[in-house]
Amino acid sequence: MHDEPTSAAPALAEAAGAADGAARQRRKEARPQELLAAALTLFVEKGFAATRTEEVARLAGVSKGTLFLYYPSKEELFKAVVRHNLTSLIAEGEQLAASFEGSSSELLGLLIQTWWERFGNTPAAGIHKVILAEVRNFPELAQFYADEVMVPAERLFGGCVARGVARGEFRHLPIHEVSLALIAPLIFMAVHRHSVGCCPVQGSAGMDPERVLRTQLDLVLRGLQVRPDARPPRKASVKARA
Amino acid sequence: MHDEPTSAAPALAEAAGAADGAARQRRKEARPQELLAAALTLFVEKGFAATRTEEVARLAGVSKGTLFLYYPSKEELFKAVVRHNLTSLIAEGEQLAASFEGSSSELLGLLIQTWWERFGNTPAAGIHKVILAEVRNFPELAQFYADEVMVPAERLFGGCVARGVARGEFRHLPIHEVSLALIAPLIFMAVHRHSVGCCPVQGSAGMDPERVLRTQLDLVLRGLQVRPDARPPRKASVKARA
DNA sequence: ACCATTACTGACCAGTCAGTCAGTAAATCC
DNA sequence: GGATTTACTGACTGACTGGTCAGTAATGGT
Repeated sequence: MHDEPTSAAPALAEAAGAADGAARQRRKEARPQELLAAALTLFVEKGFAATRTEEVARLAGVSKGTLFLYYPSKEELFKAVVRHNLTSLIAEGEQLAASFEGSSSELLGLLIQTWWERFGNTPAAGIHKVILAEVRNFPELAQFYADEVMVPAERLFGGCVARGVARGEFRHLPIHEVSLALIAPLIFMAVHRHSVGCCPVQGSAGMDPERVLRTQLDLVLRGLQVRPDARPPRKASVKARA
Repeated sequence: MHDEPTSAAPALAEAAGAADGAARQRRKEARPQELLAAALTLFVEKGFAATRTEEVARLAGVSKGTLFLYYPSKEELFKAVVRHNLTSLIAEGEQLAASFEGSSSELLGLLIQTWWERFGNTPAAGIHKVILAEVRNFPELAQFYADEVMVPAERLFGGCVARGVARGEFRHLPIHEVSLALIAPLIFMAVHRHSVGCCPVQGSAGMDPERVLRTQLDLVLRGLQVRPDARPPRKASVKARA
């Protein structure tokens, strides 16, 4: 509650073609996307309650009135942001898993790598932070989050683990719990990246998510495998994007 | 933003001796604690920004004015809650680790179990949620959180891992990353418990933190150990409290 | 019984913010 | 170029809230 938003450059919308502060424009098609982008940025940075609608509008290059023209309330705007960024996130992974041929260890590594590259390392990952923090103020959102994120994610990873067990690669362990043990660090890293990770603190050797995830993958795979000594599972390198 | 606080029974302070709604009372000694307890409850439930000072006061059985008599601002109240609940949390663990004699696997299991019983499974764990969500609005808090929680926790777990490596129990792996891989699920579970975990959603087979942590411990220990096949490390049972 | 002290109260204030709407001007049509 | 439509604006409002302070009453002393 002290400083100005660090990110808020003149306007996100500028890049999308809005002329600099000059004349008023009519761009019915582009507004919703731009408003969602601005809202995402600010909600992730400040949280739902602390974000001012007028600031969202300004960042999107429109007036406050316009915001309420496209979204009937701040709450609906928030839900739209969540929907837009999270829905149909998992489908991709499902597809990846369904068509994969190699070992289940490699598949798990690939899933984690892909998840991180395509989502964890993306601004949208900050939504997890906001949802975790404010879901109790939006009970409806809880169901949405469960349906669209947790359950599919668990099915995805769970299916992968089950595949490994069926193929004799992995030990028999409770699928549900293994899935969560796999997912937890992913989400933690994503959330951390948008909270403490943003505040430069001294004395703490900041964390490198990719390295942590790689280590975690190494550990867990070795823990899962029936014959862990066979060959330390190929360390799929988790690369940063830009 | 829809429903009344679910927890708010008449007043937390009642249990501490305040007579029911009746006459005004003078209890200078007890107020700060009661206010902190009320604030913890509401901050964890609603987040910092969405919690109303008057509600905190009411839950503590005093008027709004009294709150500001003991804490100069909402922000200071929040910091007091954090300090009161997190400071000197780690010391205990350090002590436990220092005096432990058994194998490092057992030590890690014991640490995780203790952490969960004494903190993760406690209302205070909800503070993590609030800090993660609002640290960017309180830069000072980031330093505090790093100093008091992350760094010591990492030193604690890191030391434990290093001990295992030194004794030849564990493989050589980057200590820092292993520590984080150990800590991440703990924090995730604690946070989840106070957000999505509170909202009864259907279709999702809610998670049992103790079982997840046990599974995670099993996996990671096996992944850490030099000779994992020797004997699946004794599954220290993580018990629920009350 | 009276006073002095002070923990406590709650009406109040100044500031803030989600949401509104009468009006403006950009596009489109003729 | 004038008329019509409508995307857009921003001053405004009503509700709310962090924080204050003059006043009240519980307590302890004499």
